[in-house]
Amino acid sequence: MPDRDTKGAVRNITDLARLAGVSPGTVSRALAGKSLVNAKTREKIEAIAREHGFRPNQMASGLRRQKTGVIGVVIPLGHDTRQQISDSFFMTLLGFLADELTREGYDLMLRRVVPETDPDWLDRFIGSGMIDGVIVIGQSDQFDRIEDIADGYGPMVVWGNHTEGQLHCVVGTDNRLGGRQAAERLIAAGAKQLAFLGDTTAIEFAARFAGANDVVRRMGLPSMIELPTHLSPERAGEEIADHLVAHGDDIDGIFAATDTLAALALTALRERGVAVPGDIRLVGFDDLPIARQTVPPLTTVRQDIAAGARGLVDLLLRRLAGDKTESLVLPPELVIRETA
Amino acid sequence: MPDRDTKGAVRNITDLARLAGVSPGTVSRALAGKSLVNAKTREKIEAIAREHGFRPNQMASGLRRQKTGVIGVVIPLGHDTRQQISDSFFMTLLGFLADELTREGYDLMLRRVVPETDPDWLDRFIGSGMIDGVIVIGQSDQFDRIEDIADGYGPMVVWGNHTEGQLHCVVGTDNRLGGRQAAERLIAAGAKQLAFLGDTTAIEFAARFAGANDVVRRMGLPSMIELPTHLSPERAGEEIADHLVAHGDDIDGIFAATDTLAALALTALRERGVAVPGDIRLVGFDDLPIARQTVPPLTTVRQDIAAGARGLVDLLLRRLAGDKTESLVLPPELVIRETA
DNA sequence: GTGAAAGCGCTAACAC
DNA sequence: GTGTTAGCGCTTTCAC
Repeated sequence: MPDRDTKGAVRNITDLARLAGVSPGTVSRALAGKSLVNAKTREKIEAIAREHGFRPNQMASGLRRQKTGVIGVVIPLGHDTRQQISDSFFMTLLGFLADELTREGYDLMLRRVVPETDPDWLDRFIGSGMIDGVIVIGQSDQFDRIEDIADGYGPMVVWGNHTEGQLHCVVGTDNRLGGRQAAERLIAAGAKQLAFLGDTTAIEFAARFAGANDVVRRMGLPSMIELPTHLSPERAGEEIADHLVAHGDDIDGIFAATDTLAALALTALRERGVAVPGDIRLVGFDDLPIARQTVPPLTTVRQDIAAGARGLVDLLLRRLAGDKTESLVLPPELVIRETA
Repeated sequence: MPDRDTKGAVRNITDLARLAGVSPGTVSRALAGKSLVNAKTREKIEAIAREHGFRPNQMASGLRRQKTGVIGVVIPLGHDTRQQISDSFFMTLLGFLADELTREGYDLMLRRVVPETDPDWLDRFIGSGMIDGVIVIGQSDQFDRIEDIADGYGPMVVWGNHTEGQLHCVVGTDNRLGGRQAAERLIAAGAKQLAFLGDTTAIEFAARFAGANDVVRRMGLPSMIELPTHLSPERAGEEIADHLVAHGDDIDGIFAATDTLAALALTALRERGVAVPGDIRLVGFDDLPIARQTVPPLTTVRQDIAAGARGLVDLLLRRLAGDKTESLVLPPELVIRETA
């Protein structure tokens, strides 16, 4: 264990310089792995550093170099989405992001914000001086605010939905296409009256809904029934049950905005004795692990989360380097299991 | 939107001071909300700051005050646990931690580390100068290293298992007690030959196993069969199937180390045509959302994740304030549903 | 109540 | 190849 209490405790680069009999500048160069340092000197410095468990203070270094080596990751919690909800999808994405950023030598500073109570959430984060760039996970209902910022701040990439002509650089699945795939599958499986389960004020969900609608209209089927829900499992569970009471007999296909909602719907349908896919066909979105484990396993539209994380980090790094980058739209993939 | 391109762009406290016609010191005091600043002066300074969207640089402030306002959260990825696995439980805990820390005015710096490739993971983080304290999520197989650090570094709290006489401050569920509850339930439901599903080299899991064993021995039943698995769903799925081929007919009760494993086991059992709880009883651990959604819903041992997060933050803050704190052991709660 | 000045720990010219 | 020096942007004595 590092020698914390030798009388010559090493608190900074200057202490270390004294012990090594060189100047602070040399220590800085040696520890930063710069060229132009005598091999023996460097070795000696590294030895002393190791012996005392010394690491240069990143705050000081950051201040001086005007870069921190930290990327901010912020999750805006929308209107409904109080507290910890930020569902499994975002959490999984966060995990991948952590891995990618680590690989690139960056640290990750995480913030969850409630835009309603803190309209300044994005400026505040960016202006803190603590981060070199920012990744926003989910546009929530903050599209406009994000656009505002994008106008004057380069190193930002957002996970979310791509809209024609938008300013901010976004990475995300083609939600509209995914919606089409879902509706096509439901119809191919025999559904005639579709319903959309989820809150369409979220822009990603609205796009999924719109995609499904494209197909419904093209096929000349009756327009979809909207079944709005919150995202938190507790509330959504009840809401779904209510929806089924109201519309359960009118519909024969459900497109759920997420797998979580689909799983909940499956449970509610089973409780009502509705056969899936016999009476009602069901398609989810995301392809989270839970999709394989429902009974029957869920047909769903897959988002490639790992590719998304890689894209976010990749684009952000290029922006950090000064590039102007385009948005990245990933293709969704229909995964056919047994609910449709 | 903040006025980024006025000719008098405000990049630091000194610029702002010039505009306000005061000294940097006064601006600092005003923006930090210190007393002893004339109300009018303060107001003027705040107005200018707002107008220019200026925020003091936290790096500089941190450097000067020798505190950063950032808490490090580190997830050591164990031997088997490559990549993003760190299961839903940790991710959920992380979400609650983010909320708690935010409430207390701290930012959260997240790191996932692979101790095998980076034995110095904890020193490195602490020594970086970027964080005021650290929360370690999960001891993985790093108990000894954590003990080493705890010896010389105060502001650290760890989520994990409590062991008699340990140095580091830990918050966690009483795993051994949870294990007892699980075994008691399995036996009450008619099981005679229990199996433990999961990797007992993880210390938390070992404690759960030990607890179950306590009961098995006390009741004079044959000792438990160990069914080791990895944590990632893909690998665990196959491993479980294999285990069932080897031992499926010998056992009538399974205690799974986590709900995720339990859900996987349920699927595997269904595929083999084994009735649950008719032929084999099953109990999980954690009470994640998935536990309500399996078919049939899972009997499990609940960990109070929110309370855990609150405890971690609470203890850390007290340690930051210089207190010596005891560990916090939370009671598990058996939740009886339909698998046992 | 405010200004002046020193310095947190580090890096990057610029000398030599 | 190494030392010297001048800050990065902020806070905080200490004067007044």
